[in-house]
Amino acid sequence: MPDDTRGRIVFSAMRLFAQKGYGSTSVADILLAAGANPGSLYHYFPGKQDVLIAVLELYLGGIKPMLLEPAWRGVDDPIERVFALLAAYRNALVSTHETYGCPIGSLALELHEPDEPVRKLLAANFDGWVDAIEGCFVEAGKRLPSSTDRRALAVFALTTMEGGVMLARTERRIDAFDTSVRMFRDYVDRLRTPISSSPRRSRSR
Amino acid sequence: MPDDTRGRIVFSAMRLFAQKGYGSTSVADILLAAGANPGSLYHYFPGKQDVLIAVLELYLGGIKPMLLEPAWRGVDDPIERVFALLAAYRNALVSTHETYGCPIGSLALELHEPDEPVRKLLAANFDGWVDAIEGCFVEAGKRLPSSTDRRALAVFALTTMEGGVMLARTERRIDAFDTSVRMFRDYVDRLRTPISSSPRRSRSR
DNA sequence: TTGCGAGTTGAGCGATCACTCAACATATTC
DNA sequence: GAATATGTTGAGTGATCGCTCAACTCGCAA
Repeated sequence: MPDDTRGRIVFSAMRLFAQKGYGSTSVADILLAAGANPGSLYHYFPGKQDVLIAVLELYLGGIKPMLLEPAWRGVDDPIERVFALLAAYRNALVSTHETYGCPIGSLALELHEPDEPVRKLLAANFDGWVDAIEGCFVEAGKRLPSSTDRRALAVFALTTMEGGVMLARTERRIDAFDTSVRMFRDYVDRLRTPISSSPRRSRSR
Repeated sequence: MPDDTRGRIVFSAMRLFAQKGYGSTSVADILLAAGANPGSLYHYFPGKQDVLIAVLELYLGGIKPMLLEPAWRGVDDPIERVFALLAAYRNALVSTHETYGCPIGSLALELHEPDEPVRKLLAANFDGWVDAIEGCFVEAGKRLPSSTDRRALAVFALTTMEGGVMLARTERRIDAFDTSVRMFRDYVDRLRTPISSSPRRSRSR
């Protein structure tokens, strides 16, 4: 927990938005959790929505240090890193009895007509996620066929994760998440080009 | 629009929940759209949440007549029916400038701590959807390898759709949805012409 | 004609919402 | 020490929320 007021407000809002959603979190909730007064919040932020923007900026900047690095600790293989990240979401789900999913995804579907800056930050968070996974698939090099669109595969990984989180949370069972990831892994396995004895020679289909 | 008061309330609530979400739709909104008074609504329903339950029951009963039958009109091939259903969601997305997605999915992620009857109805709606798609893959018979888990593939189709809808709505572009469906089709295509061995299970946890 | 239940009406309830503001505290600068 | 900038306080604002209820209309059976 940060020791400055502004930091405590954003930190508390981040936790509450992830836990209860944006609409169900009142400004009073944030203030209580942060140990602050209304005046302090409105000294730093024009309104509640600007707190959300600060939270989304915090997530955006935290993708690498707070999401990828912990998930990828001890995992060097680029393709296994993709599944290590998915496993991190799985851990978050099961350790909260399938209630805590991806906070960005929850906010994305909760805000039906989000203002433009909010929508763009949500999209930027998704983009950052896809960028990282695309990097893994690019790094995989010749283990994937050259015809495979690395970015498309990364987008597919994100939709698999978000859809799996949605189902698992609704059913209060991890099964659908595991099933989706298993199918996705099967797909990636089938994409993998067989390693031939002479690496340079291209195989005909 | 139904001509009885109760029907008008549920019908209006269904449209508004899909459009603006549950939390952002006030009882006054529903009453205005339905042309009813508060007393009438509370004559038929104990509270707002019970209107949501009626809406979810309406969706559940409408899966076949209002979702599957229109989407499958003129499509007989069971595998193509899967993609015809996905195409129906695509149409809904593009014809609303990527704002209208799957109402069940939106509600599922909006309600962070839904009461048990609501959660179960959301899960039942997902189950009905998966059942229908599973039926298609079962009907496909030998066109898919016998080792392929039909139900798992159907769950994967749902996560692909829900994840794709989420991304497309957030980015206000259909691209991510199309990409996900294209990847999913590629996977199904690769299943149909099995090159190597049967699908592997992912690593045990 | 009377009584009754089903359905409708809409003013208004208390609670909660995001938000305001004048007063005050503290640190920095001259 | 005075002036200024920066930050804090919390009671209080109007608006909106889900919801209540006594009065009312109307069809129908006794």
